[in-house]
Order: sequence, then C-alpha cells, then structure tokens
Amino acid sequence: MQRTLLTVDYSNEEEVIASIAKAIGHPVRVKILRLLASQTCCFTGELTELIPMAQSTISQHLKALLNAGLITGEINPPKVRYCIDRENWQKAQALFGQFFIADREYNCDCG
Amino acid sequence: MQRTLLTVDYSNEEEVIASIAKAIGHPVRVKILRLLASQTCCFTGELTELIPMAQSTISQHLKALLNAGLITGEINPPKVRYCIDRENWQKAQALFGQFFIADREYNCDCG
DNA sequence: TCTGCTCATCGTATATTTGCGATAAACTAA
DNA sequence: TTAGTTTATCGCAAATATACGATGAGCAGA
Repeated sequence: MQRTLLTVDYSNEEEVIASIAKAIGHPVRVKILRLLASQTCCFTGELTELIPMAQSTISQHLKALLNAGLITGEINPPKVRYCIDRENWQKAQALFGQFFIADREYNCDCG
Repeated sequence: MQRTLLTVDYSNEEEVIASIAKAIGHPVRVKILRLLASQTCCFTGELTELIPMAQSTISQHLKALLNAGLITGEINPPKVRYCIDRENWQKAQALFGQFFIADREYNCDCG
C-alpha cells in the first residue's frame, strides 16, 4: 500500500482511541468481550462452545484483544484464563465517554 | 426489561457496536469526528487543509463515516457540509456506555 | 457556451484482516 | 515414557481496507 510522504502527526489519544475501536470492530470480538465482561472468567475452550468458529480463529481474535490491552491471558495449564483487563477497560470507558461527550459543546448554527 | 432507549435487536446489537467501532477504528476518522464534534460549526473541504492526505482519501474516510451513520453530508453547492449525525451519535454514546458499563456486573472469582 | 471550483468515484497497487485446517508447543496424568 | 488435553502458531486463500492520481459530475458565474 502506498503511504503518504508526509508524516501525519496524530495525537496519541487519537491513535489509542482508533486502536481500541479497531479491536472492538468485529462482531465476534464484541461477543467475546461481552462474555468476559458480564460473566465470570472464560477459558478459550468454553468460547469455542459458545462461538461457532474454528478454535484457531477464536485464538486469533483473542490475540487481537490481548494486543489492544482489553483482556488478559493467564496461563493455567493446561488452560488459559482470559479476563477483561479491568484497568484498561476503565481507561477505554473514560476515553470513549469523553470522545462522545465532545458533542455537548457542539453548536451547529450553519444549517 | 428494556433498559435502553434503543430498539435494537439484541443479536444485532453486537453487529451495530462492531460496525460503529470499525468506523471509528482509524486515526484519521477519529480526527475527523473530533473536528466535527467539537467545532462550533460544520466542516466542508476545510478538512483537506487540516489533514495532510489526498482529497480522494479523505473523501473515502468521510464515506465510511457516512455509511456508519455517524455523520451527515449536506450538499451545499459547490461544497458539502459534513456534520455529526447527532441522533446516531447519541445512540452510539448510549451503546458504548452500556457496553463498557457491563463491567460492573463483572465478578471474577476464579483467580 | 466556457471556466473554475468542490467533491465523488474509478482504477490501481499494496497492506491488512479474516478464516480454516494442520501442526507445534506446553503441560498433566497414567 | 506415552497419551491426552488445551491453546498458539503456521501456511494458505479470499476478502477488505488503505492510499494515491486521474477523472467525472455538478454547480455558479463570466
């Protein structure tokens, strides 16, 4: 892919918001997050029973959520326990709260 | 029973959240949304002055935000005025609020 | 008409994502 | 050691996403 010659200077916050949103931006990952956030901890094996996808595919999605910092993976042989990363989860909540709330100062008088 | 103002099918809710998150999941689109949401008035081609990217690329990103329902595009020859879609913006705010707040019922006792 | 302006779309190239089966890795228990 | 369990990673194919320049569509005014 061609990239811009200019260096786009995003504020860090914009990149953080985008990366989190990107991680959430898939129905399966939304489902996984909801399962982890609203119930007790899940293992990958339980997720494969709840989500009709190949185990390798679910593992990939879990990896994406891990990389985004939204979940943690605690090795507990022979299983791995995945949980919501509560600290980052609250940070994300605050970030998106501010992001959407920006609309409050919005005062369009050009229409 | 119904706790939100939204009348979204629960199975569809995951797809709605994912599609919105996907639209937000790019730094340029985050920047655009912030500009539209925080400025006093709506933007048109001024975006090309604020974002060092080709005009066609910015148009593509605007189209993505339009498809996600996050912004509106009002033709005002020879310009187009883009605004936050306030109704959907508030719906998105509510959706993500609920989504992150699900953590409250989270009670991990498996560690 | 013609010109200029703004924005959308097309065509292209490349990057990334997504999904699967197969297999490897790590550990436990027999 | 061997066998079984669970999860991660590899390799591949197909679909999407990203970015650009070039071009087209639409409108206003000369």
